[in-house]
Amino acid sequence: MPELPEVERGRRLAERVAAGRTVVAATAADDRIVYEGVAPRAFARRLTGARVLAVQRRGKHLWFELDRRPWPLFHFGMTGAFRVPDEDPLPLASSPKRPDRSWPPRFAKIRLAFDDGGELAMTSARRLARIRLREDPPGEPPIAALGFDPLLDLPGPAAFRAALARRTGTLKGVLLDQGFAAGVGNWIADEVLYQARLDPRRRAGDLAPAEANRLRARLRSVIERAVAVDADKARFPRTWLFHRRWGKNGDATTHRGERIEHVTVAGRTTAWVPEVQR
DNA sequence: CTCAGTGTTCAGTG
DNA sequence: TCACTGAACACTGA
Repeated sequence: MPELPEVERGRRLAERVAAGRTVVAATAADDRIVYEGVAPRAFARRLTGARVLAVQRRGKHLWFELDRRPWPLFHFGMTGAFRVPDEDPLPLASSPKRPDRSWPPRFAKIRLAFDDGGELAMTSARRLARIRLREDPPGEPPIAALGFDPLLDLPGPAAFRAALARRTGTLKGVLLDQGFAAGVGNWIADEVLYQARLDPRRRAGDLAPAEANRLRARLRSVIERAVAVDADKARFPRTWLFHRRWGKNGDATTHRGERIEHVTVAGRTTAWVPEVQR
């Protein structure tokens, strides 16, 4: 479930069940891929007995502030999520199957039990998620290498235009670069470019000031709206490209009937509407 | 059976 | 050195 709004949803969920509580038990799956730079058992030992002060997010990264260091750092990868008992997981793109409420959830990589009886798990079906430890998460890689977070510190129009002007790659590629805008992923990039009426293959440095301003405004509004509805796809506005981008074999259209095309830009499948994006 | 995928990283290239 | 591109990673579900 992993672009900025989905990760922010995870942050809020984790804060709800973990903040102010003490970890009384940690169960780590024996997975040498998801755990990076720390053995699963060592990770579990570091958390056990620690009190969670807050849960923070930057871009697609989440971390816990504990009453002792190091702190745990989480990245959901393509399919990771935080889960709590008796609550449905956020469905992926357009998943027709019923939600899985089993506990512990399938593909759980860490399970935490708290002193008030609450529980939190992190899942990763495809093992592209990462769990790490850092002394000072915001001050070290990978978080220190991130660009601005559109929700936390979006630059003003002038600074945004200047940052764009320095880039030579395609708009799609620049938006996906976490060193430019942290938290933007494939669907957000496509949605923002569609609403800003910009061709994803355009060179970032070539935009006119008014075009760059449109890009910035939509970057903010799309993310703010998605976060406001807690990343619940069913509550995204009907006019969004999001709902229609996966239409079958080339017959997909926008809510206004314009044809949606798919091309590969910056190595990613890109849905766009040639009729409105220039 | 094949293949795409809401992501990141790294090797190769210009 | 910077910056971009494409392949690799690992595995599920369509």
